[in-house]
Amino acid sequence: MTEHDERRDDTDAAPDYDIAAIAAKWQPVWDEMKPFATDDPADKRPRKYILDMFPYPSGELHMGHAEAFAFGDIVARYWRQRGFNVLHPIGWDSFGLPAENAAIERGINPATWTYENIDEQKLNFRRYGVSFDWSRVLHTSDPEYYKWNQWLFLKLYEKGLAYRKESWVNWDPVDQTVLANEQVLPDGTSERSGAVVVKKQLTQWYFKITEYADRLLDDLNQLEGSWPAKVLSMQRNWIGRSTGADVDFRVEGSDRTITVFTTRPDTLYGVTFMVVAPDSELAAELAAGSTPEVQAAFADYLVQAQKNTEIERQDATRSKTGIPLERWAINPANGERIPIWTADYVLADYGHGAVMAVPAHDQRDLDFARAFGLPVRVVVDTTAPVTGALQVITEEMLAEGPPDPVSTGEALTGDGRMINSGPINGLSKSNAISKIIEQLEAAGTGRAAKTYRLRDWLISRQRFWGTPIPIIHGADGELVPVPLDQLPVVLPDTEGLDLKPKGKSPLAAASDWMTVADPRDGSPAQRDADTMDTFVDSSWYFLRFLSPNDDLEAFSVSEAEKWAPVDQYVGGVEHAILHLLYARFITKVLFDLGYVSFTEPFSALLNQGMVLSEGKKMSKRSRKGTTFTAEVDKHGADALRLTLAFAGPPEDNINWEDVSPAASAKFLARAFRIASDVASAPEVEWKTGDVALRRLTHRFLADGPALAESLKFNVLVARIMDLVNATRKVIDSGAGPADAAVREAAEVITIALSLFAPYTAEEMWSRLGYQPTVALAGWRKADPTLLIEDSIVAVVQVDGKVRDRLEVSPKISSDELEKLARASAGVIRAIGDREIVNVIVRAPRIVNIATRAS
RNA sequence: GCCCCGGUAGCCCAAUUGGCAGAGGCAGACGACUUAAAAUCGUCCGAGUCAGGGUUCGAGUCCCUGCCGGGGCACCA
Repeated sequence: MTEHDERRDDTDAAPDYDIAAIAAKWQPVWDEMKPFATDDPADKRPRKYILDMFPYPSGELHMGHAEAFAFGDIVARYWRQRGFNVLHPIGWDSFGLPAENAAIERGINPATWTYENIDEQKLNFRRYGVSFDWSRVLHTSDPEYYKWNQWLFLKLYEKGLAYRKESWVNWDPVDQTVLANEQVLPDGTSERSGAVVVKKQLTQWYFKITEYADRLLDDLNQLEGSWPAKVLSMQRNWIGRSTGADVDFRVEGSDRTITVFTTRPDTLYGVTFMVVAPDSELAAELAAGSTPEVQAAFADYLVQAQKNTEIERQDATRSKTGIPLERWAINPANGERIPIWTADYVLADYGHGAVMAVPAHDQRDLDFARAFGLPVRVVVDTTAPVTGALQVITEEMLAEGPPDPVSTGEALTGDGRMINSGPINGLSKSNAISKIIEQLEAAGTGRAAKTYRLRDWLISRQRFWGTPIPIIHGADGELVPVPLDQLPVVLPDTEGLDLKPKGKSPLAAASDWMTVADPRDGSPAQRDADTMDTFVDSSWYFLRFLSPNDDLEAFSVSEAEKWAPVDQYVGGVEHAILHLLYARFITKVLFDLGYVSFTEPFSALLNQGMVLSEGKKMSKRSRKGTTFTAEVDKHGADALRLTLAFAGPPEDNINWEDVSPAASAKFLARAFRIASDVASAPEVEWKTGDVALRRLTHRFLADGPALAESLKFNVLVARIMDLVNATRKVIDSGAGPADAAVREAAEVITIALSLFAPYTAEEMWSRLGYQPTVALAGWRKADPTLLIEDSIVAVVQVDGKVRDRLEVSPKISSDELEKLARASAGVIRAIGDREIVNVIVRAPRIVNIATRAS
């Protein structure tokens, strides 16, 4: 005690709680024990796979990492306490441009920069106390990893899902590489460099993700409730399926037919002109067959249209432009001859690059028709009733009619009944749609069709630091897959290689590397100089973690059977489309190839919010913001983790100004002191036991799992605080530290705290007399007898207002409770001379007496 | 323009899913300890749930309208 008294003079808050010393003490113990290893085949525990999106090696961890990995670790540690064998691996998404740009700047190898950064992050993670299985680390830039990336590419190629085509592509003029559609922001800039993306016509490699569009869309339904609604909605929007019909229009004076996609085939009788995209082959062809004047005008218009940036083009308020092509199409429904125009409001790469214009019922077509004085014909009476049985259309109804779109400027897009439409007159919209499709199909001039916003995934990149595409270009122009036994195609040494972006892959300049024997006959051939989009790397990495050192296959099918899919995935919403869509696609491909037995890779998804400072994302560069290292130095990893977990619901943003790591450290010291106090009173008084504290402890044990499993970490922490406060009270002014209930509470607190503050909890566990590690102590089972209250307070309301409280048995009958309620003083006073009209009894909780003036 | 979230004490957040508005924290006040301060400990203070209407015995919770904030989509035929 003397030592203790001496320490009281110390300025430190809690004499024994020195988080730096505690962290230094336990980290080596855990390194030795490897409590989070998952490679024991004899382990019979049920399994969970908990994964955070693996980081890009950007050096020191930032607050966003701290938050996401805290959440993932809480979930992993929770399931371990529940007796599960938890796979919680870490790796690095280590190919990509920042390494390459840094290498160019400093004249070093991108690998040097990359692996130095990885080492730094590894140290950060260890310090942060994240419970990774360190034996499964992978880096996508290791040949041992990207070999299997190449294998995956070849599997897709074999299946016809990887192909080359020439097309207009997104070109990032800053990074000097092409980009996939998903990597271009809605404002037409690159999500990486921020540069305005331009269009270029190039031959590139694509993955045929569109072949999976329906499954990618429909399977989202399975994820309803387990994925954030926002992500589901973004993916649905991105895939953008619309259903309708393809209709073939014959071109007058030609064998050609123009097929258009429409969601409104019911309005086919209202088509008054047709519009083709200026940058489509079709437009060029139609113009070429027209007069010289039209040809000249078309050439001008095309140049003008292509000058418009994406931003200008998307401006819906921009007035319509276009020119007539002096060509004519024949409406297959009524044989009408309609003019063909070209206009840039029609997109070449959506549908068939041409639309049938129905100005009366489509706003864009109406705007165009009004601008150029084209005819407008109403074919749907949107004022006619559409519900109930089919009605005869009366004279009055026709006389009334819908408002004229030409004068109002408003297209009639609603439902209604068909008019001016020959055989489909009188039908409702949906009936007309099916009827017209039926007729078109019978006539062979149209068919039901679906179209998507989703485009195939462009995976070629003209940069160095990525996976080489395992294809050889034969002297005859044939594409020859690199034989499997020659994988990996390893990147060349950067020695003497200029990595500066110059519009084509730096690999093309590595002539020794580029020249290779054609696998067919040994004749000289060339490698493919491009590398793969790094999103290919991350589209399957969660499977590689299952057998990360396997040099015979990409991943073990039997291990995948045991562990996958991922039970809880954690990561930022910035990948709502990109990574998550690609990973879902590749998973479905692997399913079709028979490598996995599931079709969705991530059963549950948590998008953590951002950590903001002064309203802006906290970055290493922000002036006022603190850093990961500064916070861990100052308050310890535990306090930082606890702060982020306690700040609010995990999906909400955190304002750094609203939280206090100092307060978290204070709480941890307070919790720690309970363990110290209990340890200082080793003679447990088993006969006593504060029943109220035991009730609270077991209520906590009963409620905790649901809170953890619904990811309400903030509430779970609050409940631990509650239990700590109650225990403190019993120690100071109740039964004292030797009480059995206090010891029990201290142990439960320690185990619960281990999810959030592993270092502090380990030291507490040790003081309580246990061997490490508390991480495997196991969540205690709640004693059901302690969950039943002896008596509870029933509330008695009169007209919804609380008028009395009664202490009753939880097993009280409704009749008896009502009797007590009616007799209670508060009720009698409140009722006075009013008349009781109704009594609602919900035993044992509440009685509500409804009255009225008598 | 369309769609989706959210709005509860000065601040961050809870509320058994329709049953007493408060679990927890921050800030604040007071007290104990101290020569004093800090730290620590203890006690206390605090909204009737954005506004209006509806359903109900009973609404923070369900429905409608509006306001405010955040997000997604948008010339996609």
